[in-house]
Amino acid sequence: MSYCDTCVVRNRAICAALDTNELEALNKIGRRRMLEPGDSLIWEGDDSVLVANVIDGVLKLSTGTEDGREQIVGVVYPADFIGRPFGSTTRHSVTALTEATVCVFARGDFDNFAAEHPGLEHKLLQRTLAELDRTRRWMLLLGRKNAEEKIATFLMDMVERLGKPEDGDREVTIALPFSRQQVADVLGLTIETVSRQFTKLKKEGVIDLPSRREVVILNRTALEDRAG
Amino acid sequence: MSYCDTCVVRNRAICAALDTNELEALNKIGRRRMLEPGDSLIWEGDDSVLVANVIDGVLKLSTGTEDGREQIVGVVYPADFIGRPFGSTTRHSVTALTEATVCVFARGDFDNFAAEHPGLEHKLLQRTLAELDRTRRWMLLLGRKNAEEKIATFLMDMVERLGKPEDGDREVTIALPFSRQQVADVLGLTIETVSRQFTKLKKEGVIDLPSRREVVILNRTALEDRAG
DNA sequence: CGGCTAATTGATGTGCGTCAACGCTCGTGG
DNA sequence: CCACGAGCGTTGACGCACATCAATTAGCCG
Repeated sequence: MSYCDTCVVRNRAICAALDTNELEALNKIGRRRMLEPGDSLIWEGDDSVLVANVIDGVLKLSTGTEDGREQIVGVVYPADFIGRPFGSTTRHSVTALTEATVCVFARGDFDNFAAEHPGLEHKLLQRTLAELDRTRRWMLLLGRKNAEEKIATFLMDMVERLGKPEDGDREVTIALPFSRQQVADVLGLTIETVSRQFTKLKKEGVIDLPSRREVVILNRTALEDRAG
Repeated sequence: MSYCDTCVVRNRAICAALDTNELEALNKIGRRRMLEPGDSLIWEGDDSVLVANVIDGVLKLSTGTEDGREQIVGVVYPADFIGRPFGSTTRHSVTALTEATVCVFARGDFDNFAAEHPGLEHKLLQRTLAELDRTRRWMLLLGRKNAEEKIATFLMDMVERLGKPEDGDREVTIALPFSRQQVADVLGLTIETVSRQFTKLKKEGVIDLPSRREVVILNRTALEDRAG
């Protein structure tokens, strides 16, 4: 009996490429780990010793300059893959934003396992290609969009990732996994600018802000218009 | 006798994973194509019908907003891979910056071939992971660095990619494959700001600008200091 | 030499950062 | 149960880095 049998991301994570026997073998080299918000799994510049699948929760990938400026370079959700296989060092930290559960592997073990299971590598390749596409589209936001467009695009992205499919075009409430500072670090802005843009959208009736961590999207079309 | 036998990137591109027979088969489904500066191989939003290896030259990957702002999201060099396998649409244009030669494949053909050659997929995975790392580091530049730091980082990157290894720490001349506008599109700046930063570095004796497309790095340490 | 485009340089404007004060929320302990 | 404090978020006043607009110059090809 393995953890994998009851894993909620069994069919969505890269593990979906494996049959029962292979999964048994993978299970032997992995272990579960719980993280509290703020806990880091990997530090920037570390030797790449761990890789993992996200089972539950949201985590950020981030880098910074020596003088303390930070940029969040990726956000991972359940079924996403974390870490740098086939490489010596990790170029960004991985930190939990919410309570999270991950399925970790020693990188060496995982590399060896992957080398013998092309199906797994194929899934990982697909995931990596999709992530690269997503990351590149975010570059357009960072390089060329103004604060209003950044916030609007960010909120649209949140709806896409956290909204339920049945929501259709109705109003949606999002539970943000980010503090204001973290939103700023995703968008390349300051906390004050983020705050001002939020209240501006609220005054214009596009969103509502019932609490610090909640955003209600009242008018999705208006948001799209502002996303640039 | 196949093209591949004389291919200058034979041992550096993902094809390095293949033996002679396999290469023969790959050669059958690919063909060479020459591009002039400005020629596009793939357009943003197109169905993903082509993938390719770069044999010679430099190409840009770019996206833009509806109102014409552009962001260069990647630059590819000889031996790099272009295009989106295993996916339906392409999210960015691919355009030659210099004269270029590429080895193109119909995406469907390539997908099928790759599925039967795990070694090839492994190379592609490694390349994609490295590119994702590189892209994410560029996000720090776009989101958090000021104009001076952006230009310095850009020039350091150019030295790394275009400089010869034997240069050591001596002064290096770089033949930029970019116009000023394209430099601006890489860095998320305007052409005027790029120009002013270049002349500022020149006045300070860090670089020299013998012609429009050439930059001489006179003081690499000073450049590093400015890269943030 | 003339004409065309790219690049530079200058003058002015503004969006967002910076600095500072204030307010809200929630947890803790008297 | 309320007082208090600590942290996060909001709001305001101000300044600056970079964008914008405009004019000039440099490089390049006939």
